[in-house]
Amino acid sequence: MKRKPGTPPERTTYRHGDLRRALIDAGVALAREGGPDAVVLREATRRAGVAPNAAYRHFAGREDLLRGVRALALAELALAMEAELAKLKPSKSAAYARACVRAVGAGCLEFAQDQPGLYRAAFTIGKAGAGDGDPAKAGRSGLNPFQLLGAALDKLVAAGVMAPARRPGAEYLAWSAVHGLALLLIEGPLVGRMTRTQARAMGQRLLDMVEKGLG
Amino acid sequence: MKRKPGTPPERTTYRHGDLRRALIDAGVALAREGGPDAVVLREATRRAGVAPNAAYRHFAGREDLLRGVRALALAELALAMEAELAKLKPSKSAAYARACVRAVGAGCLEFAQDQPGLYRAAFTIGKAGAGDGDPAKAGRSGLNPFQLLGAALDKLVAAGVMAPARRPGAEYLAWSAVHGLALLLIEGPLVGRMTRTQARAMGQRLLDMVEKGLG
DNA sequence: TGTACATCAGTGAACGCGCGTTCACTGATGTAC
DNA sequence: TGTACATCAGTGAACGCGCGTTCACTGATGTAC
Repeated sequence: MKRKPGTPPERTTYRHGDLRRALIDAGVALAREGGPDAVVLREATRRAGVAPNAAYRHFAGREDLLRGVRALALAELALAMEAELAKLKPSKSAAYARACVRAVGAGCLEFAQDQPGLYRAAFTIGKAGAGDGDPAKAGRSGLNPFQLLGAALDKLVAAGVMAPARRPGAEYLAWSAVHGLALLLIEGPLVGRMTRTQARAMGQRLLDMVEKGLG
Repeated sequence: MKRKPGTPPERTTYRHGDLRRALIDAGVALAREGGPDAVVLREATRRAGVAPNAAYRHFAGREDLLRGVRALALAELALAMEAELAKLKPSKSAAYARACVRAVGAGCLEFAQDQPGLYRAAFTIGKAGAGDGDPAKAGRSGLNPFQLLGAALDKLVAAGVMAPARRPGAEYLAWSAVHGLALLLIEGPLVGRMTRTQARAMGQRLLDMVEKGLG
């Protein structure tokens, strides 16, 4: 890309190097520790070793920083899902299609339990969410968590497991079940009342229900 | 109960009448308006027309007030479920058992959409929740929302629709699906993107999935 | 290559805010005689 | 029935806190000549 004279060059670093990224990283750390409410501008700048108002060079305000944190959290969730998918041997079989849906769900549940604060931050109510196509939300495949689920469901249809007529909106059904269990485990009545093994078994039962109920 | 001399009588009212209840009511109003984070001690006392520290005569602190608000929110949810159940004509049939499960789920979804802030407050992470048997959480039947779901599932088993072996823990599966959709609709990617009618249709599809998946 | 200059990332200090909570108090109420 | 008294619900003032955000600034950097 040729730079026009008069147009200032895009700088990626200045004194700090990459403060924007450092602040988001600090915000992610805060979210890990205490969920979305813990993502606090002043503390993020403190951790980045910078004056509080320096954040305003890179973010419109606290809400904007939180948006950045959310995008990164979603990207991490996508990676967790992709890690589960990578364990499978691809094929055109119905079994593989089913396994993909399960992998997406299981990846989500694992992530939620490994990083409850970050998971909650990812799905907290936000007035202005990043656009759906925002690559910052995506994993290695370039798909965000919701799109990964969609792609898995598409495979279900392609393999003839799911009637095409039932496909539209099906991600919301599967998502509801998985997201609901995730929250039940990390901030609901089940918190601390199940071992990881029990939680995994419950997850499998839930995925059984989804698989049976969607087909 | 005979009162021993020297033991002061239990008073239910004093100057204010019933400040404890007034503060919880104010807290519920705050939760309706802005969810659990909006339940703030000082504002509750302000609305009750009382000095900020007066709250400490009735609550150990903010968290304690929030606990009271949560209990009332759960009781309201139970009432919403009972209202749906009351529309049905009881019988021993499998159809009635299925309808009960659906009614509990539909009642939950309606309540969540009517009172999103209160619904969120009811299920927010709380270090010290009220005991499961706390009657303050219950509806007219004396059952809390979770118990209402359990009772509906018991009917499913009694009617022979669900194998007894699958009963244990089944409330978590159904609950996950319904709770997940509720949050998707009120604070997730679906917020504001569906009319009430569309949301109801989605709810019915979700309940189809649960019914089919659980059986 | 050297110098003057414009840019703009980060500074330092301060603002107003509302919060939860603690203190010593006051005065209406119910109780005991 | 009347009076002295103890109780304890609500008062008034204050505390320290951390927050988000704004202001005028400074000084290292990259750029133009």
